Amino acid sequence: MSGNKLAIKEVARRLGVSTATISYAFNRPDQLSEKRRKEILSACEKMGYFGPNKAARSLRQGTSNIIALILPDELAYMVSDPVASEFIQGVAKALKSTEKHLLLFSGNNDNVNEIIDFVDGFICYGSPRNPALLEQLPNIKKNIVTVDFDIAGAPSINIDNEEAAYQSACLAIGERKEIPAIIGLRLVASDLTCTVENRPLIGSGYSISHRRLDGYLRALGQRQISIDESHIWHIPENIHKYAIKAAKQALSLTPVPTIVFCMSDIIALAVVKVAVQMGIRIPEDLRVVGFDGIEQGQQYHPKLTTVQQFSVEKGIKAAELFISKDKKSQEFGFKILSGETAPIQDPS
Amino acid sequence: MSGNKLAIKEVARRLGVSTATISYAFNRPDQLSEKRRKEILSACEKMGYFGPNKAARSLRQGTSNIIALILPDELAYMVSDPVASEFIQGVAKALKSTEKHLLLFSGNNDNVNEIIDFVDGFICYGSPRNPALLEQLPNIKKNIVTVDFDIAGAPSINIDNEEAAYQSACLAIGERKEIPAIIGLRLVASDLTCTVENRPLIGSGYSISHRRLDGYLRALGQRQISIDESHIWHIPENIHKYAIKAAKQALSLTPVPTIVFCMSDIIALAVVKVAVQMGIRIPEDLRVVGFDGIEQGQQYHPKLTTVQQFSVEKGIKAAELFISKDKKSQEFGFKILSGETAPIQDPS
DNA sequence: CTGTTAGCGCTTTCAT
DNA sequence: ATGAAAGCGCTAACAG
Repeated sequence: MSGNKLAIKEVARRLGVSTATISYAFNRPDQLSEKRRKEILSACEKMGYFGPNKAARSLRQGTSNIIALILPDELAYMVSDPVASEFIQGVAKALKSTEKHLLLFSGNNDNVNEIIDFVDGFICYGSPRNPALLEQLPNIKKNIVTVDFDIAGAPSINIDNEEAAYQSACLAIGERKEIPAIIGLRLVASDLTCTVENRPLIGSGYSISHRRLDGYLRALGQRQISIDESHIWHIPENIHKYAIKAAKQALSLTPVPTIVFCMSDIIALAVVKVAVQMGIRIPEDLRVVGFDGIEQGQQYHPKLTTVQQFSVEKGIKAAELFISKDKKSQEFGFKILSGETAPIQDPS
Repeated sequence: MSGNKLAIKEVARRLGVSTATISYAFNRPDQLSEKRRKEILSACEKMGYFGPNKAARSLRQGTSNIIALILPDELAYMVSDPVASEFIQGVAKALKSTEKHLLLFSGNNDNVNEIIDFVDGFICYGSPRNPALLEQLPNIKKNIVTVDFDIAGAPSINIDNEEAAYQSACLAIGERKEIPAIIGLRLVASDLTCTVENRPLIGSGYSISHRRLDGYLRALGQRQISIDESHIWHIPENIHKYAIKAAKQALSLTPVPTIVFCMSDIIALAVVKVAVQMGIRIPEDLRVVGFDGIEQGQQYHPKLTTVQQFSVEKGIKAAELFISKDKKSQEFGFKILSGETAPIQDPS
């Protein structure tokens, strides 16, 4: 079996040829007669040698066919997040027909030193949570592709989060004079659900959350609707529990908001749930706007008004960009889904 | 940055010491005075040397701190499967506090030759779909842990699928004289939804599906309820689409089955959905039994009667078993969930 | 078409 | 406590 003592040298000795011949038989068919190659290969198989040791080859050549996928946060959390998981699916799908393999890496790590020498490069999905890691990335001299954020010099795939948020907000507001609230994801540096009042916004530069915030604010501003920081929530992770908490707080405001902009569908679904519990009618009393277009949001009633992301396709494109020779960044499309939580028809 | 030209030799030269000293500074604190070590480490950082090349170390020592997780099927499909994804979460959770990293590998591959030299071993979750790969696993001379199937000589974590299926069936049948149907997962060699009539069962030895089938049949047999092969369905993948198709066929039988045993909750949910569409009342006219205990099955009405698997915990245990010194196989628990699709009370 | 050999970067034994 | 050097297994340049 690969993985035991048998090495190219010993194999060459037993077959009475040089190591180069063995190496060529496996890696350079053109350097050998077809017949000789067949002979050698089958002899190798018989003696249980299944090809050159990949670690040694990697040291020699500097390539491994392993690609690291850096996810923004803990793997356990990312794998269960519907959007991240769709992205992983896409990457896996694109890699299936290649000989490349996928190493999952958490953006919570301080650096990539542990794995950098094993991989051919990095697909970075979303800005990693750990600032130290984020700082290291631009200095890496390997193949890098980023998604939904940018690194100097690396090709990327992005959707225009500001525009997507803006359009979804415009659609949902229509001509109404709404009382707005916003529930965002990781807007400030806190592990708790809270409003952004009196707290500095983090990562304003790259963060998709801040781009989305900008989009909502543009739509509101255009309509002379003002919103106070006390009406903008932050949750630390995109999970139901935190979303419910923020939703309860937001819908307990006086006067009750008439529209809630949510930076994920997980959050939007929580708002819908809380509203139903509180007897608030949707969409009559309250409009809800999500982001992502996850399946669950379109499967049950009322269907969410949201921004569809095509994350599987994004994953595919990211992997293709990683592999491809010509590294052109590309803007990725999105689609506004007009659901039942904020219909186009103005009910007023 | 790690990953560029700077190697231990050059670093040693610049610092006027030997390579061993540098190596010791990073890996063997005991071999150096604390003071000297500090000096060297900080000098290294200053010149941009972040430690020994991991690929070279791996070649030398034969360890990499990378663990391969072999999933039974395509990654894209596995990541989206709720049960497999929970297992991955568990493994990731357990690995978080270690310095180990996770390489995802599809059980659809022919062999592990591409990666074996890069990893410290394998966690195999479920029997890999490719028989060639399954055959290779017992010959591998690295650390291996299996889950929900067995390999000669490797420690494993299993639940007793036969017993779990048996208990869930007993609970659901009660004392009734049911007309049963079974919808199974990968029972025969077909990529289509079909019954197992006149087709040889595959992988009867290891497959969890066949163990579950045995459990259902035991419960039926004890009650002198017979079931024909024409009432046992096979679906090729645990996804909604195939499940719906099988459910429609099963509920179109004459006479209509009064109980359907489903080898996953995804299937059970599909049966519930089809039954509702056809106006079949649950649990009055039809009992439905699932397997897995996924969240979605317990969130909506009616709650599934099913077997809860604790897949996250299983993932944690598998990773712990992989890391631990004493390799004892263990049986893993399950829990029968008495839902609303097959209440205990006999309604007859 | 095949053989010889340097060296990828590191760890570790042995000698000092 | 430190230095010298062998060798992990392979690839590729070069010579024949």
